[in-house]
Amino acid sequence: MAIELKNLTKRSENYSQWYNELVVKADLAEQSAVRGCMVIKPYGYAIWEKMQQTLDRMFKETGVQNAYFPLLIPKSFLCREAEHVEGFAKECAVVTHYRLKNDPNGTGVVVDPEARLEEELIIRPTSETIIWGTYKNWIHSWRDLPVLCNQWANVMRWEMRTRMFLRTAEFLWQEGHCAHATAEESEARTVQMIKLYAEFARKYMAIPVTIGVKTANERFAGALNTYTIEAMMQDGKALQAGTSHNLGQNFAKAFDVTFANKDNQPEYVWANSWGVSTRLMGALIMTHSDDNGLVLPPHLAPIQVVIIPIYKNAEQLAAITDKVMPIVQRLGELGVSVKFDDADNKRPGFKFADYELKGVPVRLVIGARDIENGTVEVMRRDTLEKHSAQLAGIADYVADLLEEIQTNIYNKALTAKEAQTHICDSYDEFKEKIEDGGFFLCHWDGTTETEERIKADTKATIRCIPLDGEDEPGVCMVTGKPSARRVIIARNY
RNA sequence: CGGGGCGUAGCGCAGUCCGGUAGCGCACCUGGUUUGGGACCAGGUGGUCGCAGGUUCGAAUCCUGUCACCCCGACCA
Repeated sequence: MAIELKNLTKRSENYSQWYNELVVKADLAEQSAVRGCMVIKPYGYAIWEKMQQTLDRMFKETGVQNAYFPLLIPKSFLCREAEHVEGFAKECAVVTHYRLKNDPNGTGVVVDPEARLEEELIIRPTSETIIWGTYKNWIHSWRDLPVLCNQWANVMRWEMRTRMFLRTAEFLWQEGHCAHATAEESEARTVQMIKLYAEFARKYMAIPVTIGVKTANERFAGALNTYTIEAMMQDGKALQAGTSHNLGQNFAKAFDVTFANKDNQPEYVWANSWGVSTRLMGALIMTHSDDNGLVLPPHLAPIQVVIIPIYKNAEQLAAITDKVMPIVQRLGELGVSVKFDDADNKRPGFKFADYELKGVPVRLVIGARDIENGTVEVMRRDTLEKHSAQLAGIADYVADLLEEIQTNIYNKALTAKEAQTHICDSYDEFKEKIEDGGFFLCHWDGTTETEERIKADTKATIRCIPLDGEDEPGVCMVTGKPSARRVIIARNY
């Protein structure tokens, strides 16, 4: 069914169609011919590249280096850690053969039954097992520690239901895998990385997030503890935007990764892993966009400023271009990416709408009138406000404006998140209000049974136990049993 | 894997009930006029109707099977 972006109101029941439509129309991605997979188009990938570059820089500042490990994981590796395989077994793509042959009964090719692999290979759903199988050879002494590696890669999880960027069968991510000599060091690294993700989300993506700990139920398969950053989308649903897992010695034991300590005694290493994925693109889209399209935070926008000339003939365009070139140059000096769109096969109105759809933060328009007056029209995407500004010094003005927009869209998202965050002590009230979405700060007795009851009753789950939450004794809203502090409960993507 | 929907031109759809050899809008091409919020006029290109069988003189349409995709669940970052 055709869905016009403008006919869909955010937070309506058509929110998911609105989202899908926006992803396609803004030229970010499209459905692939392969089930559940997605083609990321150049404009969408440019945003991902900006994220990668920023994260890479932040990782390296903490001593992490990039590395690469194989796509295919021997089945026996995946099975070594019991909980891990339990968690991922149901969604693995498996390589069973290594050759095709001509179909003896007709045209085309068939899998050669004689080319069956002795041991099947799993297309990585995550790389813990292949990496710990490798680290075993890297780590022998306390002098080899810590090992701090990150990998940018694709992974595959055969999900039953997919949604572009948020849950695709194949997705791109980074996964960090660290080995430490002590439990304390590993825990410190686990927390350090979730805080790094939170900083990235807030500062660059302009997305307010809550840092917290996952309950046992929601924990990563094979981890002792999982930290998360939880974001809130405009429809009030939660989105897990990044995770950091303290793996304890589980993987070291499963893969026999030991080191000789200073007393020459063998010890298992302490592990953690952490990752963010192209799901962040989904978070970015669903947090800021409006019915005119994408709204990109200036810090991640591939094009930060677009300049559109209005002209009737070649002489007018030449006059405008003369004025524009110094602006482009100055913006370049200020580190601002700018596009001067003087293409004459599209009319200005079309360009306005198109760059709004693509979320370009600032638009400058210059026409004959402006040349006369020494002015330029400035439009900011976050508020859609237009005003006239002096041509002189416009580049520096725009550079400042970009920072203002960055701050503004963060504050807007923060206000929206706070407005949809509720303190709730009554289960009846909760069951009623959860229908409208939002985060609920509630007391919980700490048991999996209660958590599952909430999920069965309302489809909402405990998103996390906030790290910065205050100790506040109370009683569980479901069972009345004592609780030490509030947790966040919400429906999620 | 359950429940619902859908498959017809690059995209969005009508036609299916009631069988007669395929149409509309957008896009695209050509020419002209336009250009400060998604231009207009005229002409034109493009589809063996998801696939495989069956019924029929004749199938987009009826029957059987099958495969995709979308939405709602279960699963999950």
